[in-house]
Amino acid sequence: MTIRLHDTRTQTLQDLRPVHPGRVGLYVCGPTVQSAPHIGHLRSALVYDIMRRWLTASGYRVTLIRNVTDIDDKILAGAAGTAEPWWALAYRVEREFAHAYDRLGVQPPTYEPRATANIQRMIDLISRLVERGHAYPAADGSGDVYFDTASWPAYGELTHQRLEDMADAADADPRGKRDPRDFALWKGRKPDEPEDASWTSPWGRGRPGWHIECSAMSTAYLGETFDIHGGGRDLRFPHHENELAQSAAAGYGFARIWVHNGLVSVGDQKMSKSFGNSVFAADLLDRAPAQAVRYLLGSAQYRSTLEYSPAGLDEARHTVERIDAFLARAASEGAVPTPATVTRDDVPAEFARAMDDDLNVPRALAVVHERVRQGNAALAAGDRDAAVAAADAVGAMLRVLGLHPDAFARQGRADDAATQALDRLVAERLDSRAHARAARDFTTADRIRDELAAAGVRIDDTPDGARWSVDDD
RNA sequence: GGUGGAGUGGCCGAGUGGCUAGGCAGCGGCCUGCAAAGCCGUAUACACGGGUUCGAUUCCCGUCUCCACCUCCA
Repeated sequence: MTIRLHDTRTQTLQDLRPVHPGRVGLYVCGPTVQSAPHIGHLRSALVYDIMRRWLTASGYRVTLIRNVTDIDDKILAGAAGTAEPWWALAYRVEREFAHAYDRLGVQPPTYEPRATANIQRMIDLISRLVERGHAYPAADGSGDVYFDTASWPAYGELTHQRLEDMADAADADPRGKRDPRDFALWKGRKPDEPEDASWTSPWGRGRPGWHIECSAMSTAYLGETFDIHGGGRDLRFPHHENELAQSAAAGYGFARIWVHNGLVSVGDQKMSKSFGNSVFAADLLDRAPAQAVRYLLGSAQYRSTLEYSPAGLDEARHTVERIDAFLARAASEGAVPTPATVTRDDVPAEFARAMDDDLNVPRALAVVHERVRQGNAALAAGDRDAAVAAADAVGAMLRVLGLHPDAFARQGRADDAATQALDRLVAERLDSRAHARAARDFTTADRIRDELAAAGVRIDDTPDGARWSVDDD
């Protein structure tokens, strides 16, 4: 068993060979909590959730660190001029993210460090870079500290760019920079910024630059050399390039494999605030069951751009219903519930091969569909053993993908007493309908079905009699 | 201008030098009083032009188009 992942730096598939055998350290760039989570944030979180699940199922002890950037220009700007302090804004949005992740079934990371709780680690790292001659305080007395890109010949190695070809960095006022491409490690406090948005440092009061936090936190929790660093494709430059440069310049081995997930597009265009085409997580999750959203976001390989459309969401819902319906039928034929924890030994070899191959979830889903079809055929043929075997495999695969229906308990609907009451009422109607049908009075039978349908109760006739369910929409 | 990536049947989306994933939608059939579900079968592809090859959607060259990053961004 060898799990392979695509590494941005070498532009090749790399075998995963953990620094510490049997353990995997995975760092993921989490969100800047400045505004509501959208579908792109969900996809990113989901990619690493599935990666983590597969690594875990494969026997690794995974430490997943996903940071929260809770101090940043945008957060300060968002709170400026409002009654809400910047830290309240950040925390409010952070909770929105947590809620969206939770609804989607994204497991919490092993730890979720906040930037504001790791300021000293960043100061230590910056000091180390200054000592080593790779960073310098601005000469203009601003209190800024910059990374000296000219001092680091490897700069650009992650994204294969040469310093000369790059446009100038613009993440800070260039006055105090030796070179326009140098980037801020520390930002001196400006007079119009809140006093509580700054910390004391050897360079005066200020706050950390964006890139330094990930270097400080990843190495703090995973060690100076760790296995996998993940994030969205749009973070490759400058964020990850700078992260790599400053970490390597500090003497760290840092991440061995850099993975980047593709973005979500709407109408062939990147979704972004400025285009006004954002699909927010809360809206999405209100529009369709979380399980369907999860399926949709997993239906493209993680490095591919994923095209979002409302029609695609409906499609995902139907697809998921088909899978769930099979499991439900199999259960009534004696299939036992899927254990909450499964391993790679519980899934078909072809599924495992697809997952090992740079997490090819679409190919893995094809195996799921194949087994569902086989299972349905077995049910139709009365082959219980084959049906149960298929259900076991399907259940295990869904667990790995975080798509198992058991993990998505119906919220606010599955009240037992209410269900029983409804069942009694519906059963009475179905009894009348059965009599009508027996008497070949199909007008009456269809009227009853229509009445129930109008109330949101769907009727399906089976060889064993009619079954009812509550329509989702 | 630099860097990375993409153009696959109605839509989404894998993949491969010949045996052409999967889903949804469509069509035909089975089942059903009808429907739904399910099963079986089935049409529609690989941006364009060359080249290599017995054979290319898959390799090579060229062309076109599109996307992302180089500014905050999952």
